[in-house]
Amino acid sequence: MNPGDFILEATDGAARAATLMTAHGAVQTPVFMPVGTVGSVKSVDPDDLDAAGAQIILGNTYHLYLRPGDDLVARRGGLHRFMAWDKPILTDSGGFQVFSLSALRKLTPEGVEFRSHLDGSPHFFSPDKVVSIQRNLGSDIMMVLDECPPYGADRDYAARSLELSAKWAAACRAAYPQGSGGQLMFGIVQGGFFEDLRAESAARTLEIPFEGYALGGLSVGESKPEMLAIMRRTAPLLPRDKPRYLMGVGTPLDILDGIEAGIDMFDCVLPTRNARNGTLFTSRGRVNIKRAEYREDDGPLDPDCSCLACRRFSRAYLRHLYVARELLAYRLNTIHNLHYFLALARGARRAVLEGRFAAYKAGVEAAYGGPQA
RNA sequence: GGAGGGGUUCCCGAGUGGCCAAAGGGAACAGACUGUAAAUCUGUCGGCGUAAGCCUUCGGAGGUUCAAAUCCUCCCCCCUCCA
Repeated sequence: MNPGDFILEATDGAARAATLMTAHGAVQTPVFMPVGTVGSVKSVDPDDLDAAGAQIILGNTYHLYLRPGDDLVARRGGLHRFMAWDKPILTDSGGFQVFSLSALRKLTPEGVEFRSHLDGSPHFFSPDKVVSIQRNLGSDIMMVLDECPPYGADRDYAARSLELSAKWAAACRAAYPQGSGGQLMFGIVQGGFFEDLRAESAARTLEIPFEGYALGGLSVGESKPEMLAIMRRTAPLLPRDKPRYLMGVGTPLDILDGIEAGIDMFDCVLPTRNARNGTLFTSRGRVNIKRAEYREDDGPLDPDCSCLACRRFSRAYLRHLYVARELLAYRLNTIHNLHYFLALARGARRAVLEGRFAAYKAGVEAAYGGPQA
């Protein structure tokens, strides 16, 4: 198998189970990808990630370019070697930072002019630049530069933004044509919350040959029904024989809704960030570990979980660690949440392979208070 | 024994006549977090009441005043320095 090969193993409704080949090994989908923005999944190490079952993690172009610098990483032998993670890495292009750091940037047809959030220094990201950075990082999957329009953007804005993203996507591909190396490149569909613009963006993006296609610009503040509607309408427009990636999503229920719609890959900061903020995802639903009710609770966080935190420690102890701001709290909480999200995706894969995805999804929904509106 | 400083709502700590149920911080309690500028942010935090409002509270007891955490008297306790 070669990087970019995508083998569809089973379907259950629109849900799929597949294997994507990369330069650093195979990824079995559906898959959840932990976010490791600056070359580290916050508070855990590569062994923790392995133990949690992580197959592939994210890195970020914008952040690593600013610090420590992609050239420095290249001199260290690339991001995998630098961070001692030898499994696949997907790098986001900085498109999301164009959105989340919007006060510090200016868009032009040629790219994004922005100021570093670290020191205010001016920088410019063109499609070429973003590809060159991701080549230096040596990620297995590069993302094209895109603009993620803010929620509430009007039709006009979304249409112009889509145009910009399509141009940038073509330029990114041109800077790294298919087959020019072992790195894969994914295109990104935008179009805001307008179904016809989503369709147009999909068509424009599909004109360009990518190894995978992503859905961007969701979970930016819209309601659940809005997100689901766009996702359900757009996912089927993406090629069946290529991986489909829903960027930045989501909650356990969002992920299952995505899988049901035919999405293969997900990433989200939710498990890691919420872990550091005391919200844990379990087979029985959310647990806010700082709550007083766990003060003397000797039971495991999640009796159905085999992670380090659940195996060895009580809720009372985890609460104490969190309340006392002990560093161990961040690590254990993160290990647990990643364990949960990764197991969720693995379970979904197994369910698809066995043709019982609907029942699997219903089971999780029951734990999280029923299906989403 | 003498001189000075101080006791404020769970804690620390502002407040020296009305705008004070009393700044700010902490703790506590609850909530948020979706391609990570996040180990972050928000709310509540004397009692009753939906509310207007009423009641209780600034070491204790009295007093002055239309009005006192703030002024006066006495008492209790703590700290610093001198003997």
